[in-house]
Amino acid sequence: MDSSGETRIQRENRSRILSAGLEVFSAAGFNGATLDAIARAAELSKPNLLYYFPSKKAIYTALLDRLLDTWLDPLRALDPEGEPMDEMLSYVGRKLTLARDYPRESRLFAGEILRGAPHLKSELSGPLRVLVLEKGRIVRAWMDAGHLAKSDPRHLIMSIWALTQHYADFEVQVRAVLGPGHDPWVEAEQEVITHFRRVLAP
Amino acid sequence: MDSSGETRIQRENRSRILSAGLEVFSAAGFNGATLDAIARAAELSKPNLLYYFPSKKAIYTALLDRLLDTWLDPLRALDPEGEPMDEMLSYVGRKLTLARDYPRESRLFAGEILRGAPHLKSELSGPLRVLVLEKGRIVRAWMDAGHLAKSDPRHLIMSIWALTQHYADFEVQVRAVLGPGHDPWVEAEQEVITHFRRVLAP
DNA sequence: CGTCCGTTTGACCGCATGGTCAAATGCATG
DNA sequence: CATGCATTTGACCATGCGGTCAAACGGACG
Repeated sequence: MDSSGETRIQRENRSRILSAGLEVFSAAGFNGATLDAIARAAELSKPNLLYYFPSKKAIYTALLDRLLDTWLDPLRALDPEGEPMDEMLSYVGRKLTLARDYPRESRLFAGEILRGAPHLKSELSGPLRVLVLEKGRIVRAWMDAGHLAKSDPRHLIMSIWALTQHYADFEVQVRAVLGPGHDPWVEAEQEVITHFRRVLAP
Repeated sequence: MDSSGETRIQRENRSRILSAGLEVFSAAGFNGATLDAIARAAELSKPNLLYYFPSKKAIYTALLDRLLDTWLDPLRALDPEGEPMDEMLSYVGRKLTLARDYPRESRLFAGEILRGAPHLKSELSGPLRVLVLEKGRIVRAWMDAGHLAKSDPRHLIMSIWALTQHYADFEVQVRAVLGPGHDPWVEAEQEVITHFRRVLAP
């Protein structure tokens, strides 16, 4: 018995399943993913999966729920006390690093949004919207004070998402265009930072 | 009989099927789409679909094949004889208009790339890559001549794709962030053009 | 009117897949 | 060791879906 209400084996198996689910869902999408494929990736039998999660959808939503929070962390870290241009470019850098290190999470998220966000629409118009508005006010203040070029902060933030996640979500296309012998992520770091430095320069 | 080898009814039904397929595939993805749903949307019986197309995959690939060409038209129209900044911003505008007027095509494409482009990988590293390289040389010449700020033209072109298509592919997220009372496309026009004017200004 | 051929359809098939269940297998504790 | 609960699994079920087929329908032409 265990005071947390969850044994070590439960914690471990749940974690294996979520990890396997991320792998399969991000590569094949919700409809393309099968319980057998997830079970195989988790090295568990199919009925055993369903001992820990009641359904395929439950695995999927468990992943999505965990995801949004970490996904927004870089934006949360935007510091109103910092130097404006540094803060913005650091944010761009953090977001790009996140996309590079967690492309499966990025693609899982992209797939969900692309299909109309059936499982987290409320999260989008709730916490997400609130955070963007809140951080948007900080950015606007920086713009008004002449530290950054003026634009709609919400569209600016979305443009940062679009550019950074593009390298993860459309990776095959990026690799195809650049051709072999190029490391997209190395070049992206340089290009994206320069890109936003120009956009933001007052 | 008909000298073109295709009767009016064939042309019309094939067109209905492709239109229905676009609707269903773009909303649900390849795996989420069903022949019954496509048949319903096309107002035809399921076996009748398969009289015109041999399989579900055939409808999907027929759509994709038609798509890439029109999708690249705005880039093809980039005129080496034009005024550099005007040419680039016109390209951005055309791409944004395309995304606004054909969001289903954009999402169909996005879904395909997101899943690793199994059905048009060769198109990406072939015609797409060639076109980007070719137009990239034009852009580079403009940069070298001091008409545009210097950057890697291929990444620049991809950033234009990322930003414009973002408004179509992630439309639910954009709407959620902006909230009601905002027309994303109206604001996008203004913001995206300004965005790239700054990026491109020498 | 009858024939022929393009078109349409209801009925059906096989298979993959999400999910169930009862029985078996650990495994910790008294 | 014995008991009881957590865990695991093989076998199975129901359903949805891609695809087939033989038969029916329809219209152009002799």
